[in-house]
Amino acid sequence: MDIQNAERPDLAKSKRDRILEAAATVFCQDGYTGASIDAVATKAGVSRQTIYNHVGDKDGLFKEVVAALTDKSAAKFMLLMEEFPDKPTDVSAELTAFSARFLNHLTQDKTSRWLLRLAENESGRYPELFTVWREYGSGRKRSLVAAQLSQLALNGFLDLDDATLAARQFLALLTAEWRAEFQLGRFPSEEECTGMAERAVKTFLRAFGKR
Amino acid sequence: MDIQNAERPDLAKSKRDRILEAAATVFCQDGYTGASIDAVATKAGVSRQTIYNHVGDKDGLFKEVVAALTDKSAAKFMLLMEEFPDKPTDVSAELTAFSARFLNHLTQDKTSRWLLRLAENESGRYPELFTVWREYGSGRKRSLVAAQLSQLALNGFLDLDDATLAARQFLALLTAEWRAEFQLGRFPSEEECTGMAERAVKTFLRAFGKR
DNA sequence: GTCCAATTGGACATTAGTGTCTAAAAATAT
DNA sequence: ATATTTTTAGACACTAATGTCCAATTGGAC
Repeated sequence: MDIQNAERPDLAKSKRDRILEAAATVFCQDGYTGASIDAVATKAGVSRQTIYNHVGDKDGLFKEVVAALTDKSAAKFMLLMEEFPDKPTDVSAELTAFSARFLNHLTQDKTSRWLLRLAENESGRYPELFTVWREYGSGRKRSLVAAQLSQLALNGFLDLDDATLAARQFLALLTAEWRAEFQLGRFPSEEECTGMAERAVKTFLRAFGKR
Repeated sequence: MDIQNAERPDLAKSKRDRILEAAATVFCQDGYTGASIDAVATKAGVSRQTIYNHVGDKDGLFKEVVAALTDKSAAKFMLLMEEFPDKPTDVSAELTAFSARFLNHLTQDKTSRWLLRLAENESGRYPELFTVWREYGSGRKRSLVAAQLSQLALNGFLDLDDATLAARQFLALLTAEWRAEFQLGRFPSEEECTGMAERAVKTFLRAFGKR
């Protein structure tokens, strides 16, 4: 199959991608059991048999979807993390701005939301899959944030004793309101993200800011 | 049906309860679509027909389960909230002790965990059901915590400007580690709960404690 | 003991989904 | 143009689930 993709990248990849994309939406909407191959096929505009040709069976389809989403999501977050303020002139303002972008991305990005949902729902069925996701997805996010916070501490902007814990708490504060209010369907607007980021950063800095 | 329950409370209630109990575990394990009436029937030690006699159909069963769980969970939390420290001699220690108990209950209690799972998974299917749950379950929890925090502030132990926000952030800090590490299957021990509570309260008091 | 409601087990029709197979059609390469 | 590979549509067998109907049975109430 790799050979085929290498030789006919455009069309083969396009069809495969359409399948994976459709499968992602269906899996995340209906869960593993509720999702039907037929639904994926029609949504992808592809015959059912083609899906079986590509991924074998439902299990295979599911695993490929999760792998693809994980990669996609991780890549975007890597990029986003580069905007984390290194040597801010105004810690509060710059951290807030970054947090707002971070939160906005987390809540708007379909891939991220889908993965989170899948991870929460299907972890019982595929524990090994989501162990990987956790270490590679949310775990990686946390450790990147931890590294950045350490640097801020080193540069004298924060007062930390455990950067990993601080990162976890930072992320918890940042996503607290979203988890409580928005998770069911609605999306926060950019303004709402900014508001949530402001309140989270304010508390975070009350706890860990240099006084 | 109410008449029946009133006339023969023991047996009718016992059978009904066995059904609801079994249904709760099956729904939470397999989700709405994955759960089968037969599985519920066998787990409850009851004929399938009896279930249909009691609750009509799968939808009815699901709604009754959620209603029952919501009530049960709410009652327990009401009780637990009475242990919140009013006029502590040592804020940090007493708040930590309460938080540890709270977290222990939240993570160990099957009802709570099931409801949380159901809320996260099935909110798309039954939005109205979980709007109620949110206001009556997690929302009520938060507002109770907010009230207690306000009192602590009034008594000069905390420095707050928004008690509701503080309550949300408090709960987010408290559950942060559990959400990240334990959600998939494993349970935190009492010692682990104490540890998580200590770290959460420490940060919370760094942010909001009177200095 | 007799009556009555609840319960049971099993047969049943219906629906929906998975995965396989095949022959025809479409797209692609040579 | 022709050969090869991919894709398609549809038929198919198989499984599992929902919800209904009913006759037989249980178990408590009077």
